[in-house]
Amino acid sequence: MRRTKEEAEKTRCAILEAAETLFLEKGVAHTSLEHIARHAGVTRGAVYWHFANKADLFNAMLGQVRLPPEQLAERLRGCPAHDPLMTLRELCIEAIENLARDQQKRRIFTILLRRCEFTEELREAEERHEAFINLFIALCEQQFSAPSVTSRLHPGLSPRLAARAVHALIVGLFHDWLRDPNLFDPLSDAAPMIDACFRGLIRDWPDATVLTPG
Amino acid sequence: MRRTKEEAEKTRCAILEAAETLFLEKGVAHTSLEHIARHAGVTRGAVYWHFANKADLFNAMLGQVRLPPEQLAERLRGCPAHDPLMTLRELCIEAIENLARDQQKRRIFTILLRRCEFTEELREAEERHEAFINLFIALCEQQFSAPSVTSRLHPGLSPRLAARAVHALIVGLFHDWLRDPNLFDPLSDAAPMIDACFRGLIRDWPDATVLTPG
DNA sequence: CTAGTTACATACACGAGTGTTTGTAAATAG
DNA sequence: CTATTTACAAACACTCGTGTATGTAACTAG
Repeated sequence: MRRTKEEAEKTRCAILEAAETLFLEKGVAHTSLEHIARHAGVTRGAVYWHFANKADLFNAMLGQVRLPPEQLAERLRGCPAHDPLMTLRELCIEAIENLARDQQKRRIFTILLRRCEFTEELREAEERHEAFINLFIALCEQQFSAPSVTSRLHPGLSPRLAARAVHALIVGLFHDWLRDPNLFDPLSDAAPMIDACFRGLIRDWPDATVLTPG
Repeated sequence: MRRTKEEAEKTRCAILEAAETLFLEKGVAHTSLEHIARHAGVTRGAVYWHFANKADLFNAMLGQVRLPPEQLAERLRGCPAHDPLMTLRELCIEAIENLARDQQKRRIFTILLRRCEFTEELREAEERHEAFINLFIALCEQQFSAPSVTSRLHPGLSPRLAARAVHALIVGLFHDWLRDPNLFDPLSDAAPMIDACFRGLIRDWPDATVLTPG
């Protein structure tokens, strides 16, 4: 019954995929390794061979979509000639659009936001996820802190607050859309909503016709 | 050992409180009725006497903070002389501020957003919660749909989209702040952030000095 | 005063899930 | 060709949780 290395990799993927499906369907805590194994067409023996336990499997699943933090930082560094806020704007829009385009991202973020309990067992995953969020907020704040940008902030706002607002909007859009995909269409609505956000933060934010030519 | 009615009500509350504490600490799925009973100083017998099962207990817990939908609608109806958008603005700010002021709301919303899996078992609770959210969004959209308001929307925005954006921001702020209360201070930062949102949606949104006199 | 009811505690029966250990056939290294 | 891993399956031992059924003391209605 022993499989070749390729086949072993395939069962590993099958287990990951089964986990994704079942976590989404029944929640992380309510899915047993037995369920996952059966759904993947193997036994728990295989699961325990490839993963230490459920938390480890969960982490591996998240690892499939988490883009490395360095990549995020690099993206935001962007080409210096380009307006840093425009880079941030595009990143935000892209993030929302990607959620709609990439089915796996959609499933995994749904699990993260609505199908798992961040408790002791998943602490490691939570901490990594949190670290990523904090990095995003920090980078965001950094963009708003450029002298050329700070002066354009509406009165009553700090770079700190602006960064928090941008992130909150994105998280809210994720959360809402994953709950009910009919609420809006990411591909057509992301840009106007993000622009509205920036317009509320930045004084001379250019209007839609400039930003989305054609 | 039989208690009087008042005492029975006290144990009911003790159970609810224990559930709140333990759900928050260990997640809903990872908390057994045995845990809850012990923490409340009773046995599972008492829990099953007062509640049908865990889902029923969970619903009862949520019922403690959910303001009745009618109340929300009534609030938004507001006094007709008053600008409908200002009423909405105040409601949003209040919602965020309340989260900071009311410890129980804070705990229960943390459970809702980060410590429970919306699965079969909790479907009823989820549906009620969702219905409330949809009502809020609908009422929000209704405010933006008033002719006097629609004309003030920035180009590229519809009442529908504006409503979605407002709700997303609030959900995001809830989510972020419950994750890390140091991100911002609801009492001082809610207003500027909500105002920024409205400013991005509405053309002639008055600036901070008008809105927060003193 | 006594029946009935209330508000639980206790006990039971059962399944489900976990982690580990052991078995084993096939691949692979030498 | 043999020895050793590899990649699982199967079996075991254990705990935990649920739902229900039964016991029981105190309150309460008449």
